[in-house]
Amino acid sequence: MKRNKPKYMQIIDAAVIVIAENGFHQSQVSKIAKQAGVADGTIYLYFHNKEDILISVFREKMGMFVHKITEEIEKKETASEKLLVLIEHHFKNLSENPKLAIITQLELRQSNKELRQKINDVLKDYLFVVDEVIKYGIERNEFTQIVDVRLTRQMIFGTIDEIITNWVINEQKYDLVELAPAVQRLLLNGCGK
Amino acid sequence: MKRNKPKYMQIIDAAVIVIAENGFHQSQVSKIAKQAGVADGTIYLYFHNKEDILISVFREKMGMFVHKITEEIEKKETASEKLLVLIEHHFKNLSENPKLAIITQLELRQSNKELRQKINDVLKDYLFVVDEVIKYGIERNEFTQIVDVRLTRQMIFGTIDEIITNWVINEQKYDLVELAPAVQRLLLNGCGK
Amino acid sequence: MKRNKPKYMQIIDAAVIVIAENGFHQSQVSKIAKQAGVADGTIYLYFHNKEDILISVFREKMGMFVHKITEEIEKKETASEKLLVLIEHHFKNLSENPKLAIITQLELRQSNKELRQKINDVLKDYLFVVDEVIKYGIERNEFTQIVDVRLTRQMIFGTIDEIITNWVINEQKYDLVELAPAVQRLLLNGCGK
Amino acid sequence: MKRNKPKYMQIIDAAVIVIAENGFHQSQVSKIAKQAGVADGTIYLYFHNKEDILISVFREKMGMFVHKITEEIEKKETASEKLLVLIEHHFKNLSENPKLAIITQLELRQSNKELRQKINDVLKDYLFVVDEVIKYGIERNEFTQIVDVRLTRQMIFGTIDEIITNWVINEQKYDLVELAPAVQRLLLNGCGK
DNA sequence: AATGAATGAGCCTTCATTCAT
DNA sequence: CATGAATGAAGGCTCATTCAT
Repeated sequence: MKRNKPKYMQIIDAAVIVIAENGFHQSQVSKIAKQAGVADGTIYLYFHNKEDILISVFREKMGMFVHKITEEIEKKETASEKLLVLIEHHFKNLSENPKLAIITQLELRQSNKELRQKINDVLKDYLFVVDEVIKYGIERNEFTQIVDVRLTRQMIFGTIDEIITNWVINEQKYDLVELAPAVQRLLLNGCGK
Repeated sequence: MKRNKPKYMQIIDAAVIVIAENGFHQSQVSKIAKQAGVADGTIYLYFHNKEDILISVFREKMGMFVHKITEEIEKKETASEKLLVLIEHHFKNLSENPKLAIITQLELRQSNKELRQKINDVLKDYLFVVDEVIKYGIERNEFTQIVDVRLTRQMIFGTIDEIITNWVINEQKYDLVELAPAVQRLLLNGCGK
Repeated sequence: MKRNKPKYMQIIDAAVIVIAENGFHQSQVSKIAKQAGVADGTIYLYFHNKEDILISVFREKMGMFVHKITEEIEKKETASEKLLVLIEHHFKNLSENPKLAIITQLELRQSNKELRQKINDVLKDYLFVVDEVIKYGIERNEFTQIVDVRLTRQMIFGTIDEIITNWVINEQKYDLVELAPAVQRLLLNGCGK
Repeated sequence: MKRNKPKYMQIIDAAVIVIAENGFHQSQVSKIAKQAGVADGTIYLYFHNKEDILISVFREKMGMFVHKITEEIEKKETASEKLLVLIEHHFKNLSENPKLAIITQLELRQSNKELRQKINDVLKDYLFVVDEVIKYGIERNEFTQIVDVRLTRQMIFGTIDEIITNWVINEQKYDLVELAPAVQRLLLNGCGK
């Protein structure tokens, strides 16, 4: 496993394209190899097995994503602003990479228990960032003291995730990023008066 | 296709058990047939194909679910109460049927585009109920006028869905139903002050 | 097995229609039963198995055919005339029953060794008639003494059979019966000078 | 599809043996693979599907056959001699390959419309050779001017085909090749005086 | 005599992975 | 490092036949 050689990312990028275009179950290893311009066997010099390609795709892309978002959030003072930045970046990141969006919202979910477990491990970094924003908001007394952090995180992530999934299913027909402020308002104040 | 004969429900119930225990891709038709106590071929007297079993499981169970929830919601006067009933029933229904929960939250998502399209068609009835509650709340001036119905529905459904999925992944270690009031509060008032 | 009850012929006739329309391998017992207006199980009160339907179709239709042709041939004086009548009737019979032609020329050949053996048994009656004509021609010194009866019969039957098969494959686009005199001439005099 | 690698012919030859011995419908792909000494999956590196094996067997063998016969025919001066060579070679070719004869005369006919269409396409090359001989005979005034080429070809091919089929059915009990001159005589002069 | 729901054996094909070159 | 030909396990579905009613 040599994960820093150029062919590694070459295969990752090929996988993103192939999976987004063909769907998870129609993305044979040979198809990814062809797209990457390598032989089938070469895949196995860089990945343990097919599942490993998938989880690696997610890990690489999500790693970059979490890194960028952490940077941006640190620049903001208030928890509300941090929340807005989080939503905006999540929306923006996937808006700019519709193929990646198809994979994270649709294709990656077509996996079995074990694979999904590994995906969740990767996701933890992101959920940790969400948790930090919530705790920060509570500390600063911007957020209500009575909320449960886990429940709040599930609301925030669940809402963002559902909105993006709907956007993907509707074939990205509308602008996702401009929804961010409304989503922030909903999450902060709810739908009640 | 004879969908009212006893064997139809017999197979549906067998499928719930087998799929929850083995996962969709490890649920061979022969396994479901065996669990149902019928011959492999009999499955095909009641279902078009393997996929049809899965979608039928969802349709039957979701149909009952939407029916019950609609009844309960009508009894309540305020939109807030209706929302609470919705959350409670959703949680209660899947709490009482953990195997069904595994299927709706995990296995059913491991499906291809076409199947997911069919699942969404079934889900529409439920989302319609959510939309009605939101519109009712806006009309009665219980909910803020500035919310977007679709976005609000996505928050409500996304939040509930994410909470249940986490509960399933954590192997149903905690009581889901008792979380309902806190979830209602979060959805109505958000996490802000 | 009650082969003189009305349902027997009802099923035979249904089989002719279904096989001609759907082809041998797409003619399920249930399809034939439906066409005949009886239950699947009823078929087995009149036939031993599916193969038995096929061979019975051929036996019934060929029996009638041989009977008629024998009658007609007896009316003629010379072997040449008998040969012409034979060709004409063979052509006429299948021209008037294109569905039957499809079955005898195409579908019936898609059978395994055992079935084909049984078909050949039925065919023997017809080939016997051909042999009789040839022997009669030799006796009367109309036909050359040097021909081998079996070889001659194979030429006569092979030629007629090939011509009809081509006609069926070409979707019966031309008049078969009017070819009879030319075929008779060919068989009697060959293509040489 | 790599049709010039050794494994291609290895599988073709295995198919001839297996199909001749077991019949087409009892020739499972796994049986052919075993006979060829390759894995089941290897078959599909060289053939599209099971049907493709059958048609390829016919194409390869018939191709060789037509090539050889065309060469031999060209050496002969008269149409009569060409006809004799044609019959002799047809008989000889299948006499020397009784397994191939079983396939061409029996198993290959157990196919559906589409497959038979493909077989006819291959057969066309052969029928073209027959047509050429007939036309040559007419041109040279060896054959009577009044014959119809198509009808004559149907007589020649139908007769040869029927004779071989009978020989196969009778389990190759007699010498086929020595019948050739008598068949030629019959085709040239008919059975009449 | 007639029904038709139920049976269950049987097989083509795909594709992740290996390994000799 | 890279190749790609070869492997072989695994399962959804059909349909002729049966038999309880």
